[in-house]
Amino acid sequence: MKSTREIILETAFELFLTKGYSVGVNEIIQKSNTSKGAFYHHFKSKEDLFIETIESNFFDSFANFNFENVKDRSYKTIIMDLVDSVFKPFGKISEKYATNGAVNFLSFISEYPKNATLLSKNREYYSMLNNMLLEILQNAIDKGEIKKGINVKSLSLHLIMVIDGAMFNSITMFENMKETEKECKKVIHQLLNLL
Amino acid sequence: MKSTREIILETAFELFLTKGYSVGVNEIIQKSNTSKGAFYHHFKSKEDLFIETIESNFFDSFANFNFENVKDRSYKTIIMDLVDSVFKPFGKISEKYATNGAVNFLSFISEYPKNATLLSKNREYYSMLNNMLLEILQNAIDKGEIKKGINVKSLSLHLIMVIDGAMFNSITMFENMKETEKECKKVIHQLLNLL
DNA sequence: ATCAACAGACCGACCGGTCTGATTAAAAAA
DNA sequence: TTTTTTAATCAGACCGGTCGGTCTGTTGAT
Repeated sequence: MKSTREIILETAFELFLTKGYSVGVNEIIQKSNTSKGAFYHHFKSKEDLFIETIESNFFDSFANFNFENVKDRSYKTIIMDLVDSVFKPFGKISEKYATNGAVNFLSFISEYPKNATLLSKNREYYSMLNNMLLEILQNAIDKGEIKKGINVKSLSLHLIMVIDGAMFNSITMFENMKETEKECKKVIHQLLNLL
Repeated sequence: MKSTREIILETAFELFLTKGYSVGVNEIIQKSNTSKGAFYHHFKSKEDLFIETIESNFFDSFANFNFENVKDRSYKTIIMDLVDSVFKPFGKISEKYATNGAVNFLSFISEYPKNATLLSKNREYYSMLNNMLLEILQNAIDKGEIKKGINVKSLSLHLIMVIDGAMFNSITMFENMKETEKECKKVIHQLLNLL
């Protein structure tokens, strides 16, 4: 059976993802079928809870990324795997809520810049992603999979921009996160075929 | 001399851009050297004011875009002009505040999905941008500037994703909006050269 | 007896918006 | 021209609601 702490954690993640940081503690505890007392027994503050959900659901998502045999596989499949793992955290709730507006990316990510911890974790995350891409791309050039004229740093940035741009526009342009992921992959696929 | 209404409008735009929708009415009137009475005399609500600043500063920015002689000019220069006009609204304040974090894109754009008017205006904006790109790209294909294998719809989406991804990451990856614009253009330039 | 694990009343700060009243400029009336 | 009326423009006290967080008390297991 799930502990109260776990229930709060999961409920909060779902609410933060759909409504942003502005969801009240009252709503969180109500949806968790618990109380203020329980909440503040398990968490120091709402901010603390938010950071914990983001860290465990997003920033730690690369911990499981299989970065072995990069040199053996085609760089295209590796990059597609990487994109997969970026979108993975959304899968947790978009299975249940693959409807329009269910995952409101902007509403919670806009909290990042306001918090020093999240901001630095976020930089770390992008730095990691960037380094992975650089290694994959450089390796592809060394193996002759990509023509030599390409600027690797710019291309890495390019891929990151496409991924983020897709998420960014998930509300306006696409129906849900799943379709967003699909369109994003289509664009990246076409890009890789140009290289 | 500027009217009180204009002063509030400009002050609010700057504050919304840097701190997001969460800036209080009190802060707005304080920085505008005016009062609650004046504020609510000129504006129905804080939300109304927000919508007005966004509409006039962002959504109307394409009104001045020179869409003539599309068929005569190189599609590359037209697209670069289009990118220019997308970044243009930020120029108003980034001249003064070209420092890190001065323009906090996420903090105010995250308000869009919560408001029906802004959401629909935003869709309209992207629809317009998309249609422009489609026309430019199709024309380029017809003239033989782009190889025929390219999926135009996907490419248009691609360009939009890159632009938005750049803005999205302005806080984490770049120093300020000016550098963001520069990096974005570099990436798009490299992309266009692949076509 | 002790302490983790709650429940829920309560508090203070904040924030959007209202209300009353003062000032002033323009329009209308004399 | 002078007086009166009207309406726009503001100042700021105040209100009602929300929200994060605290406090006190209870329960049940060890």
